Amino acid sequence: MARSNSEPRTFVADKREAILRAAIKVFAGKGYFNSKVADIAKAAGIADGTVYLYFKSKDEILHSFFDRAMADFIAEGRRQLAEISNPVEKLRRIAQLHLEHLGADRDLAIVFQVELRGSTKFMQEFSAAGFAEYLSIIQETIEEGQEQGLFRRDLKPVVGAKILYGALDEMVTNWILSKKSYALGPMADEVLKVFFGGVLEQ
Amino acid sequence: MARSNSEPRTFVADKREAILRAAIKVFAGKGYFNSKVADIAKAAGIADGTVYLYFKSKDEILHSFFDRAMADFIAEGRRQLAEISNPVEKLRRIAQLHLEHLGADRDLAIVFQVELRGSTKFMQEFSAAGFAEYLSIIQETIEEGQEQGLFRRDLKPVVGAKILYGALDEMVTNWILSKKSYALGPMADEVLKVFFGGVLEQ
Amino acid sequence: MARSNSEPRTFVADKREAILRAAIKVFAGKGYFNSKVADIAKAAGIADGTVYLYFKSKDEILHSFFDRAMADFIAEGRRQLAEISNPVEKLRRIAQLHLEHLGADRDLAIVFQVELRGSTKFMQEFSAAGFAEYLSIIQETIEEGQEQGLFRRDLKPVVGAKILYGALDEMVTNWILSKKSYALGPMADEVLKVFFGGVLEQ
Amino acid sequence: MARSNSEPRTFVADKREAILRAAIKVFAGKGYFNSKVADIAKAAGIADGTVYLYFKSKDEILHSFFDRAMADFIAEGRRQLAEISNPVEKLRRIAQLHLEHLGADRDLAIVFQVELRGSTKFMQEFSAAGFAEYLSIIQETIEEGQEQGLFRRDLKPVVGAKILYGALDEMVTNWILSKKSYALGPMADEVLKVFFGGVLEQ
DNA sequence: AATGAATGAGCATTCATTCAT
DNA sequence: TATGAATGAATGCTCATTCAT
Repeated sequence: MARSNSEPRTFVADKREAILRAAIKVFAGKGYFNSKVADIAKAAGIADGTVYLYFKSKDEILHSFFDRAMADFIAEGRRQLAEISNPVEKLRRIAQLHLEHLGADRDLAIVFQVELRGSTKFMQEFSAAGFAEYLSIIQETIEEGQEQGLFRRDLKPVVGAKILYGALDEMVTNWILSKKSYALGPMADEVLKVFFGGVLEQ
Repeated sequence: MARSNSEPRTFVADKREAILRAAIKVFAGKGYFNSKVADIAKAAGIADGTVYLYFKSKDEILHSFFDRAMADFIAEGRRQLAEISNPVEKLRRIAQLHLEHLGADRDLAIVFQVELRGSTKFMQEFSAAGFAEYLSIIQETIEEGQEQGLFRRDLKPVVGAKILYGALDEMVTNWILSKKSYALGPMADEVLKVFFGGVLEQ
Repeated sequence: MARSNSEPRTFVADKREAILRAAIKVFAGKGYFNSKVADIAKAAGIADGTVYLYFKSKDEILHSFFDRAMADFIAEGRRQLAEISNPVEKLRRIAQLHLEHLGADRDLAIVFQVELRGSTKFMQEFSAAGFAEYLSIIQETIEEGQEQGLFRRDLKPVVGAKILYGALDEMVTNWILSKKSYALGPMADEVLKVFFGGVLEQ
Repeated sequence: MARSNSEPRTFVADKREAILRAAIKVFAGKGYFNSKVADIAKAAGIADGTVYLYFKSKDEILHSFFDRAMADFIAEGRRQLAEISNPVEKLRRIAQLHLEHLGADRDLAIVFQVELRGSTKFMQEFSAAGFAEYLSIIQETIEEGQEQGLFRRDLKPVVGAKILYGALDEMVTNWILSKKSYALGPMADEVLKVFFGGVLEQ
């Protein structure tokens, strides 16, 4: 009984969420600069002006989206990593999460891979914010592995982190651009096969 | 006789070149969408309207730039690879060329890493054009290595190519965004150390 | 009985009054066109929508304010003039009232001098309403003085009224714009010194 | 021959002028805030965007108009005053110029009397700029008259200047708002009759 | 070929007003 | 009465592109 009453309230509170979702869809479809605020409003089923009750500007929508998505992703990552002790398995988990997460939402992936890179300005803020933290997590896991004698020591953890991230990132970008439809998650093992063992025949 | 005919052509080519160079500088500085055609014209030292004598639209400037840059890069790559037979050394050469080339021209690197990704539309055309060819070259070199028993066979060459490309690409992106100034070229060996041998301790 | 009926009315009148007062403060501070209804509501301590329970539109607030302020002023003026018989003293009283009244409330003065002139449309309505009556009072007093042989007859009373009003009005405008803080009321005598005796040495 | 060639050029150079004239007409008709830039452009016979080739903003149009009109008026005033030595005649010239000038161009008068007062902000800049200079000229002439023993000395020249200016200003405002059509210039003598001799019967 | 003034479609944002609660 | 979230029309300004010279 109480629920049937609280639902509309919840729905209203989720208007911000609805705008965010609509914006991602629109941005993914036409690109940030080609998307009009009116497009977002229409996609969200609200009036143009209403967007500005929840966001200060079109720009802020993109930022808010990124901030939240990144924070969520990192929180979820940390949660899952806490249950794993082996650095090798940790990296595996990271790679899987990365690809499964983006592979599960094409629009989100497009915005992450494509739109968020549309400006150096954004990328620098982006870098300063959650992205740097993500790279740190990978880097620390590599350090851990080195300390445990699992990973070779003649490699700077920062560089290793960038390599792994770059490889995963490229998987996502290719997946987005690909005309063929395939599952992104399973690519994690392929990437790790190389990252862990290299391509050279022993 | 031939000269009197080729001179204007050369002259024309130079102005086109000047516009292209100016555009890259401007795009790198402010982003494609935030750059005005007037900015490019001013940077090139010509009138606004003159831009349209050499390019059909602002968009075409970006495309032309990419087409030429990519074609040049691939031509140079093929030239250098032709002199190498060992697939391992070929990949090394590719990695070095990739990083040295972009590391030598920050503006060019910024446009490649940042601006060319500002829209799915462009990335798809981008992908269709020279980029696919670049990936192919890497892929073929890996196949070659597999055939020669140098590279492990339980890895799809396409995937290997993406991994290597992704790792290099991330090196460039990080270099661009980094506040510190360092040489990009030497990172090639770091990337290959992992790509060839993996991070696991033997 | 009468009370239970008049109380809500009083309450209502108070809120209307509060909105009016808030509006004057806001209009005086930022100008009519730059003031938002939301500003007024906030200054009055009520919700935006509530404004529309008391006023039909933003425009009507300004009109209402003027109508009431002018009516009050004229009523007070007539009351005081009724006690005076000498036209010279009457004009003195008018000048004093004019300057003391506006000099006592800077916000009111600003709205009167500045905002009420922001549109020909308003000024014409303004003119049609209380302003014409105010000028009439001055004019009639001058006529009275002429009939009593106190004022020269080679002057049209209408013109005289405009001159006196214009002089007083300019005192107010200058006082508003002045960075220095001084009392406006005492300027009445200065104005009358000239109005009555002229500037020429006898 | 040369003329038929230079005329279009002159016409082009006068586009700024045309916009200014169109703007005054539009502002006078609907008020500054109610006038759209598109209205001005249409009235000037040009495209909307062209306005911005000559003026930085809608606001700048109003400012430019005032600056130029005031500067012109003051220059003309000084020129004419230079030929007069008697302070009494100087003031007469000022009053005549004031009323004749505004009386000759109703749109200009409306913008001066009505629109330029629509904001305290503008009036303060206005005051700081040409208006203060205009008042100064009147004030100095009164001082001159006092030194020559023509004007009574128990009157501050600043106050006298404001009174005269206020009276003239009110003549203009009334003329604008009047439904009857009459010449404004001749009112100068009426104003001066009072300003010089006062309204009291000797 | 080159110019740069002119164009006018396009768009983010504001804000007076409404209305469901 | 009161609220304040929602509306959506309105508009100043930008800028890619054109074109007369």
